[in-house]
Amino acid sequence: MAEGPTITTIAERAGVSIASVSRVLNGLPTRQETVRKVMAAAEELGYVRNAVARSLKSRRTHQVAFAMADVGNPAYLAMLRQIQPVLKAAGYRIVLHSTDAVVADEIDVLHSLGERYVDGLIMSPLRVTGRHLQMLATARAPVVIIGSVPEGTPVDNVRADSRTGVKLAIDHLHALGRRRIGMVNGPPDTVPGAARGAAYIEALEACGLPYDENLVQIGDFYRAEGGRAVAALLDRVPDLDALMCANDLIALGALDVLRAAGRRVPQDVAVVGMDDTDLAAASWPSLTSVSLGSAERGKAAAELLLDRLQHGEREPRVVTVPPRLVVRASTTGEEEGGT
Amino acid sequence: MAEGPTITTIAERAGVSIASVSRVLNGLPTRQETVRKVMAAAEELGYVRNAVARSLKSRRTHQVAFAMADVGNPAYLAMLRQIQPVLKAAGYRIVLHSTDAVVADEIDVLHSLGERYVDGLIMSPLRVTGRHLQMLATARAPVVIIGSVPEGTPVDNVRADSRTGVKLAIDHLHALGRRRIGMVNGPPDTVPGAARGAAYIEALEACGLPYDENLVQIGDFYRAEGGRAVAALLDRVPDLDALMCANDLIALGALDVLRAAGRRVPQDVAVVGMDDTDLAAASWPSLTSVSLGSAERGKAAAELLLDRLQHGEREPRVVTVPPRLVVRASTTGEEEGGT
DNA sequence: CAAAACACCGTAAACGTTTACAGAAATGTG
DNA sequence: CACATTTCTGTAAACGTTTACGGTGTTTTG
Repeated sequence: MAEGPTITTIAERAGVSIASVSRVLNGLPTRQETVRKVMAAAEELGYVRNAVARSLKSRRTHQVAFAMADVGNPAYLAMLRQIQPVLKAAGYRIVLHSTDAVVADEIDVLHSLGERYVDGLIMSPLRVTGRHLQMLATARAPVVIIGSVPEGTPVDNVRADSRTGVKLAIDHLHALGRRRIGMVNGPPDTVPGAARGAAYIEALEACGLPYDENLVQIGDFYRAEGGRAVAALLDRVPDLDALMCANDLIALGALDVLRAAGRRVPQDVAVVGMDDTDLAAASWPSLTSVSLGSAERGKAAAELLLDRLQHGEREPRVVTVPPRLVVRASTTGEEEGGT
Repeated sequence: MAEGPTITTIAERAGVSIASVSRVLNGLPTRQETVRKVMAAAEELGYVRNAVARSLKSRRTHQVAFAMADVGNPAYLAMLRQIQPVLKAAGYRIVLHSTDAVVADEIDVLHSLGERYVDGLIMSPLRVTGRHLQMLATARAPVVIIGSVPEGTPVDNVRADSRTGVKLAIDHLHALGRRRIGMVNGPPDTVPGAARGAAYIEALEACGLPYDENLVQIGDFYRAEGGRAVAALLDRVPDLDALMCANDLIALGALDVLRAAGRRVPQDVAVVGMDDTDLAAASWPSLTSVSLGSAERGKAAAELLLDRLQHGEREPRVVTVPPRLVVRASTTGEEEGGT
């Protein structure tokens, strides 16, 4: 923790100017003799370049921020897992923010871009409000949003297609002969909540199934509340034979409650989750889940950001990642499904 | 992305010197009139303090690095989840590193402390080598290690007590009447692998059970390989009646394989995991698991680091977090344990 | 051998802050 | 009103780099 060596220390020891030291360290053309002296001095002193000073001068921090709604949510984790190596390979460090989906915190993060401690930001907000859009329009560094943002917002955007995702799931359930398909959703004022709710209605109708608002129950996006929502739904609709859950955590809550109620999964009630997190494979019965490509979205977001950092201004781009239905035992596991 | 306003821009507009601007912005005593002018100018220009310049001058970055072995591992995630709010509340940002447990990467992270882009580091290495110790001794910023480090290493240290943890589990299994208790462990050259392996032998003997090396199978710390290890173990020891797994992922692999082999959990084989991750509660049967207090360790590490950052030099401290056995269905779930 | 060309190097300015110091303005005191 | 205090402000230096520019010293050229 002693005062570290600087370029000046090296210059003195090597008997050259700081400019020469800098040149040697950056590989600019220099006399062999000087290179040798500088390298030797740097080596002996254990010199390491000061990133802060370098950033100040170069106006590049080689840091990128990732603002996730919730450190605990496996979907964001899956994104992070892909973002990390892409950015690392390009020489960027990741600064992590957890906003707990609080709008004020997200605005703070956008505002803090003005501090210029990062070169760019990847953000995945749960809600997109007017203030978000306003901040995005004046952001002081490039931003990539994972999630949907209105046309014309000047940021790169990576979208999931939850509409198609829900349709895949409903079609699957319909094909299995299910006709009373309930939905447990998160708050409708969130982007995913709104999209998934609308998609559910649309998909039902595409199958020729009537939409019955009794079939829909709203909670939050977590396991405990998801379970409570399912309990309420079961009470109201005893002949329920399938459940579309707005994410995997809700689906786990559903499994808990169904098991407690003595309903067999999938024989009595088939369950589909969403996000295809690690939990889906870990649960038992394992969970059929709609993968919205969290991993792919993370990767795409990192690549978009890098591209923008390297090539500067250009049209905002939108990448849509197609969903995929991962079928597991909670819909088709007759042989091994059980109480 | 236009050139942002600086202290100089404000000074010009307000008709004062940059020193006055800085004073106002930092709340140092200033004439009311000046405060007003500066605030107004700052407001109009949308000024935000440049964190890089400030860091350079103050020699404080208000950033802390967290180096986790693997972004995908839920145990590290649990730590992160606790570290995050503690540091955030104290005004620190988190820079995330994923070292994939590669020693060279960990050394790199330690080395990069010399760049002074962070004020401190929390690191959780899987192995601690001589090079680690050497780098730790000369680290250019305070470091807190989560995991065990030899006496005398000049860093704060937060330890789990896996020895007691394993003992809790083995005692539990023994009390349930199990006598052929196998162990599936990770590599013995990792710190956790070594500790857990030794603790297993010790705990068996404390119960008066003979140690049989056939009962131990080594793999890695992941699900697939864990499953393979269990399969091998079952082949070799058909009368196995309990399994101590070195972490939850291995235990999930065990559940997969036991189910496929038609062994009932827990009736035929009881299974205990370790780390008590979210997966343990999600699996079915839910997994009895030894909590090594990942969350508590994360919190303790963050607090140690903050304390050190605020109060400077002092004796290195060691905090040990006691383990806790979380009993679930995989050892005692007769009523609902399944095929 | 003088002049031109070149290779290398050092000085100094800049990045955007904070802060020690001294000078100016305002206030208090006799 | 002269002076001593106090309060406020501006100048300049510093943090550790990068880099434009001009000056040496060496080599090439006619």
